[in-house]
Amino acid sequence: MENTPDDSTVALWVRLMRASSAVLDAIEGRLKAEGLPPLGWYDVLLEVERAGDDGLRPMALEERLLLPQYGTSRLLKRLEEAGLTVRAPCPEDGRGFRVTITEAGRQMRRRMWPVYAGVLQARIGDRFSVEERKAAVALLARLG
Amino acid sequence: MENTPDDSTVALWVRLMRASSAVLDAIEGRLKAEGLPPLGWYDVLLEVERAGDDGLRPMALEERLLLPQYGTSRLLKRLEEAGLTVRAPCPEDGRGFRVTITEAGRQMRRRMWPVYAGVLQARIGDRFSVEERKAAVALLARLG
DNA sequence: CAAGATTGACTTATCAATCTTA
DNA sequence: TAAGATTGATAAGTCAATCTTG
Repeated sequence: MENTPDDSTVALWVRLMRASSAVLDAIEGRLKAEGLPPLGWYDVLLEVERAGDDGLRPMALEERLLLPQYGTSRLLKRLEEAGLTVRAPCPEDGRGFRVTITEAGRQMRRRMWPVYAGVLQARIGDRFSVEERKAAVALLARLG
Repeated sequence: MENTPDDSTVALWVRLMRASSAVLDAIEGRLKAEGLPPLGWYDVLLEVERAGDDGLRPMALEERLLLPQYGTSRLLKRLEEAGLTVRAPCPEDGRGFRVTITEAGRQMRRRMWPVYAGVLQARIGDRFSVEERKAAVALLARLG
């Protein structure tokens, strides 16, 4: 009736949560300490920058960043208020928009990356061999 | 100067985030679908129940659940308003409190557990062998 | 009517300031 | 003065309703 998971199942779940929040907290903490925006902004800036001059539909961001529709809307509003992205009406679909990055947005992403990358290197790159990282990726891929 | 992490480092980070949020979203989604409180309440109820009749100091909860002081304070306020826990003045330290669980709190934890456990079993227990789970735990332990 | 996107109302999270006691 | 805990003000997240166009 209880269908209690095995100890190793619970242990993996606990470790998964602790590991992800430890790295995430480290990243957010360093960004904040440098006076930079939260990590979520980086993800948006990267996707929009990659999309180039044509920009990206908010719907595409929802899919890639796994955000709800309203979350995307409000996140883009903040980025636009900060002058990092712009929204323009969509030529082929009057309901939608195309989001593009500004020069300030590109600069902001470039300032954020070394901080972000530094934490990843310190917390992941320096602590595992390539083989270990690949083994971990293969295991975690089966959870998502 | 860029100190860009290896591809496998970034890949592990991305997988880690996706895996943890996939399982977490599944748990929260099932709890909500059953009309139950969020997972954070379960963690508090479990710790407080384990503490027994003497209860637990809010400070102890902060350490175990890695919550900020104000987070603990507001979380406990909601649990108390829901009748699941109670705060009593602390005999040995006039500044502090002792939090204990109520019978309604015990019942709520028992109702939440099968839902929580079911997701863990389906998403983790059923997808990995014991050896794989132990290997994953060993790897993730080095990130926390 | 359905899809893309936004918004109002409400809840939860965060920071800094505060209160009480050690 | 510092530690345990709370709170006011503000930011961010969430749900449902809405608006506009396909």
